[in-house]
Amino acid sequence: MADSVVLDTVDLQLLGLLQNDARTTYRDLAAQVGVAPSTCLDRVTRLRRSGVILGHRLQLDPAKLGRGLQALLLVQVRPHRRELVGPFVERIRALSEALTVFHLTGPDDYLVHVAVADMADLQRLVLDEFTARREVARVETRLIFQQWECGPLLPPSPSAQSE
Amino acid sequence: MADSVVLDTVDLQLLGLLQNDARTTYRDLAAQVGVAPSTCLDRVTRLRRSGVILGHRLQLDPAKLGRGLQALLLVQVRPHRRELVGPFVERIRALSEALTVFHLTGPDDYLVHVAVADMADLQRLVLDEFTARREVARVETRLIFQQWECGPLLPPSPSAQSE
DNA sequence: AGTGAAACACATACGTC
DNA sequence: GACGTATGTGTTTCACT
Repeated sequence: MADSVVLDTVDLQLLGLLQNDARTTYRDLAAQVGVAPSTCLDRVTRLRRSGVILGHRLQLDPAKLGRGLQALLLVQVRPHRRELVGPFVERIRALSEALTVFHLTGPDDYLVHVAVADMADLQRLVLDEFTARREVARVETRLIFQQWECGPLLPPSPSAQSE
Repeated sequence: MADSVVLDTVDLQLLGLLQNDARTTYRDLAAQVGVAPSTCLDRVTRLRRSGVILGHRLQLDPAKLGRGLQALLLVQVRPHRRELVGPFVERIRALSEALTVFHLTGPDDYLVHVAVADMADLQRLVLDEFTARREVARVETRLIFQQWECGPLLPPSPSAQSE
């Protein structure tokens, strides 16, 4: 189920194009890939059903929404036990400031990517939602100067694997 | 230009719905928000032009593409000067394994989110693309157990700001 | 599995309030 | 600024290959 899927050249071209603009029409996709629009629909539907395509997400500008400051919070949760970390993650995910939560190996158990209005807002968030919680042993705050999304995600070069 | 934008309840509802599924039709949006489809089009076009909506991106499952292992790399670039960090970031962005690059405050200059096939692939990536570069002083690798995307991004609760 | 044409739904522009 | 309608365009189905 979590195994990789066999993708041919057409699938890869479609994914590449759709990663640039997920709203490209099947008609345009067809023209660029060299197959019929109905074939594109078939392929994309299959990619969707096989779980390669998880969804179409809107990319927003946090600054335009009044969240001009972003930061990464490195968090130690002690003790690091299921009974504590489950509710911790759910609580953090529910914060309107949280964008992504990572559960990591290494000295910090979680990394939380947040978008806030300003420094005062960040301070409030850290003090009220993180260090105020008993299971949070330590929070390290790193501000984000700038961030870049990288090129289209593609399979490793030695090419595709088993279904 | 990077200032926040005035958003009313309708805009916020539309953004909320579209963040769940960016392909929701204007007809469906209209039904759920309680306005006419043409009004939805107007609103979304405006959100797009004002820069709140940056684009529509496909969300893929890296595991299904043969990239079952993800990691965060904390990188120190020394000396941390424009002439070195510009090309460094461009080189990293061009890697097919890279998903996102952050420029940070704190002891580590960059955080790079990568998706690789397996441990051997990760080791190769770190050795060949990071520590092999002269300007990279240190790389710390943290594996990702699990990751969660958080709820829709919304403006801070005290409500909207100036245009 | 891919195609082309036909049926349908949707996006979009515009006149009206 | 929101609405309803008209129209062209895109999506989706299906019989055929």
